[in-house]
Amino acid sequence: MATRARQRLLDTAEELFYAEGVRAVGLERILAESGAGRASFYRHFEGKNDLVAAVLRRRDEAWRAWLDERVTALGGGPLAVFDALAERFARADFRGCAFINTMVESADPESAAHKIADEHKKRVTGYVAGLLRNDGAADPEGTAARFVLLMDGAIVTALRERTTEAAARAKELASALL
Amino acid sequence: MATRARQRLLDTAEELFYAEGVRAVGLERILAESGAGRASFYRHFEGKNDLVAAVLRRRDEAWRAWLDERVTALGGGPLAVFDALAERFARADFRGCAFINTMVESADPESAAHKIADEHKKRVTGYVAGLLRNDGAADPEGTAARFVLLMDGAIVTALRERTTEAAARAKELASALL
DNA sequence: TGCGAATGGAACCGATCGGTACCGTTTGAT
DNA sequence: ATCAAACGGTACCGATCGGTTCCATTCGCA
Repeated sequence: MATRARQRLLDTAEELFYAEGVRAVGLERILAESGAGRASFYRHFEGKNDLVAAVLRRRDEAWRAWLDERVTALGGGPLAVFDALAERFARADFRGCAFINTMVESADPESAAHKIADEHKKRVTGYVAGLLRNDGAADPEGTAARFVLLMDGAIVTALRERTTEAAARAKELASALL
Repeated sequence: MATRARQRLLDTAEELFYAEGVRAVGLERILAESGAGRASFYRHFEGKNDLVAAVLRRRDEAWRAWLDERVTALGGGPLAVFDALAERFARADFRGCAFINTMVESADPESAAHKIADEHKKRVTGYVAGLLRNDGAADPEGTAARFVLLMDGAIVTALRERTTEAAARAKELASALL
């Protein structure tokens, strides 16, 4: 059995936090929907904040692995990140970027959640810089920062419009940089 | 006296909601910091949701009036919107876009708050389209949509980096569209 | 000055928040 | 079959949530 409750708690929390927001989802909900007992939760996590941090850390890894997998499958060029985003936008459960959402919700920049979200964006920027470097682009770091600005703009726009169009608009803007 | 309590409630709520998030701020806080009594609040508003909607409606008007004022002062061209944003990013109390934040926080697209936020972005897009039309740009509507994507990307990036740089990056990307 | 409208303060409500302690049961390796 | 670790369920706790009601006071206008 090891720690099956921990997995279920993480899975349920990630789904609910992303769908409705961290603050909107109480422990009660997470316990009920995961089927875990209250004591089990506190055996695996120090508290809600710790659960939030664990969910975000896991999602950071999974999201970047997913991005790398899709970018590779879509040709491996830097512009493929926008095609990958378009796939994400098309999903019925798309609710923006969990890390942008976290920075909006947990206003305090010193909170653990905020810092993890910040780290995530830096890692994604580094990944995009690598794609640009492989592509022989000039100033990979500076261009990566612009790519991420376009990615975040596309994500926010897609959240609002509930369409994949924003990905194409951002891709077109990005292609002018190459 | 008329309705001084209403004004104070709106002012206090706007400040606290923007700084810490709607969900993070309870009525208790708003009443204490505005100096209004509980009964006064319910005489002016149906409930918290109604207060949130009133705050957002007022902010929509004020924000677009501010944008128009700054854009005019900064030359009146479409690219001036990014210079205006840079001013906003420099403010110590900058905490992103209240309407993006609202759409992140109030996940339900059918909620009044969500709809007001959606309306706000459409109005801003219309305003930018007008600037582009005055500038003789081709496809003002399509270009305005790209401008707003860049504006939102810059806002989210500025929230993360706590710098005005993102405005310059977005302006540079936008200028390629003209 | 007087009068009615608008006000601030407080007591209270049920519900839910995050968190703690204890219970009996299930589970998987030995 | 045994046994300890991990488990789900329940009863609590104080604090706070949004919301309702009542009352004494303050205020602006006639």
